[in-house]
Amino acid sequence: MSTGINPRPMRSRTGRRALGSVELAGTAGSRSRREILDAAARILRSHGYHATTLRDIAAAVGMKAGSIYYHFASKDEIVAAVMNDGVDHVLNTVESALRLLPPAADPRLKVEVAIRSHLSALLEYSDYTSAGLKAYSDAPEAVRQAARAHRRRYEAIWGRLVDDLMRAGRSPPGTSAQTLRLAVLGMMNWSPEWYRPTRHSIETLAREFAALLVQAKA
Amino acid sequence: MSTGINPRPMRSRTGRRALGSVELAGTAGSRSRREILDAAARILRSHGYHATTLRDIAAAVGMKAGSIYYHFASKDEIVAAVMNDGVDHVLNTVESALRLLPPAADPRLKVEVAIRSHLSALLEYSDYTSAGLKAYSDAPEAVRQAARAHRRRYEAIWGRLVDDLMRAGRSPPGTSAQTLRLAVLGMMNWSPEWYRPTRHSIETLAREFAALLVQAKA
DNA sequence: GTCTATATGAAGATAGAC
DNA sequence: GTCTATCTTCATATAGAC
Repeated sequence: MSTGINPRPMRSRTGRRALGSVELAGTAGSRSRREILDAAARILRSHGYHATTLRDIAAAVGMKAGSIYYHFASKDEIVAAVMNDGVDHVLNTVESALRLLPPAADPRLKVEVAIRSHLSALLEYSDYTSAGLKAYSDAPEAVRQAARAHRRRYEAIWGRLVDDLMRAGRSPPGTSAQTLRLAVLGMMNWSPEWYRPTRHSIETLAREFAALLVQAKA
Repeated sequence: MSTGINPRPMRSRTGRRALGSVELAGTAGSRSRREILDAAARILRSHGYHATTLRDIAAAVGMKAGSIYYHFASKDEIVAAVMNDGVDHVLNTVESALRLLPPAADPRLKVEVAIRSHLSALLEYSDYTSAGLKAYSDAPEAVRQAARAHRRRYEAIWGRLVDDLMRAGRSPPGTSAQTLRLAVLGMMNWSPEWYRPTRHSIETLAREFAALLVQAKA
């Protein structure tokens, strides 16, 4: 049985491949296709993998469930696209923000900027990113498999940030690079469980998280 | 429509109330009841709320799905019991470990011991604890509601640990008590996403996480 | 491109035999 | 206490009309 998430010819208007669409800005691709993904991301974010139904997604874009299959081959193809777009989006957000800093910027500032960008994508701007985080562990293995390359690419950014930190002698004493990376991803990725826009400030959270990870300049 | 998770008379052999059973050790309660909860915890931990079916749980204890209803009024009653037992278990684990320390123990040691106990319950010993974490956000509001009191009680432990830290002047500069608490719960509770017994040591992780949260003695 | 109608399966829950 | 049988609902997915 095919899971329908492997790239293969689709009868889509534009003929773009099903997986790996990267342009969240919508520079290409059919209107409906992006609208469906937007709705799916929104519902996946709040309801999770199993509680998100094609009927819900279809209703959110003013369609019936059957019509979805003109645009996507399966539910899992939609989920995979949302998940991968979500990771790619937070990757682009963080990388863009880091590129605006001078290469010689203080490592503490780099970490703080990266955290702020990550939290902002996760909590404010991208249903895709939070949907991906929430749905990942419930999705079928084929979907998770397709997501792994994207995730690894993103996690490498944090590997580099942490390495810079250690090379600059600014990591807290007694912590390995590996643990530092897992710790920062954990505090950030757990935040959807408690974050309330009215109670917390992303700006402040980023500053304080960075303070935990980076030693003050000697 | 009743969700079936509110305590009410059950036709159970022992007549114990449905929710809030605290004795994980099984000092009381019917054999089948605890066996069902054990199986439910194990399956919930790996499959999550929606993908855990009464048929699966029943099969795991050598029953048919219909028979479950002799012991529990609904799936959500089972889920709520697992979740609440899970929180109570990690609370007892952490509190017991802390009680073994002298009251005047170094705050760093207290934090490290608490982290080790939490990680140990979450990753090694209790299906209930990890099941509760994984199922919480997918469970119906009535189940989450029933869990809140338990969670709050547990989180208060970390509030106290962090307060001690700040009073002792050992918290990292520039971090609030609130953020410190959310950060440590985040790095710990995200760990089921990446932890592999063959690759990580709970002992080491606890030491390194504690190093992040507690300043070296001046 | 979207619809209606439907095939197919699986879920939670109940009734009543044993 | 557990079983079988069944009710009801709702999911993904397909076929074919428009």
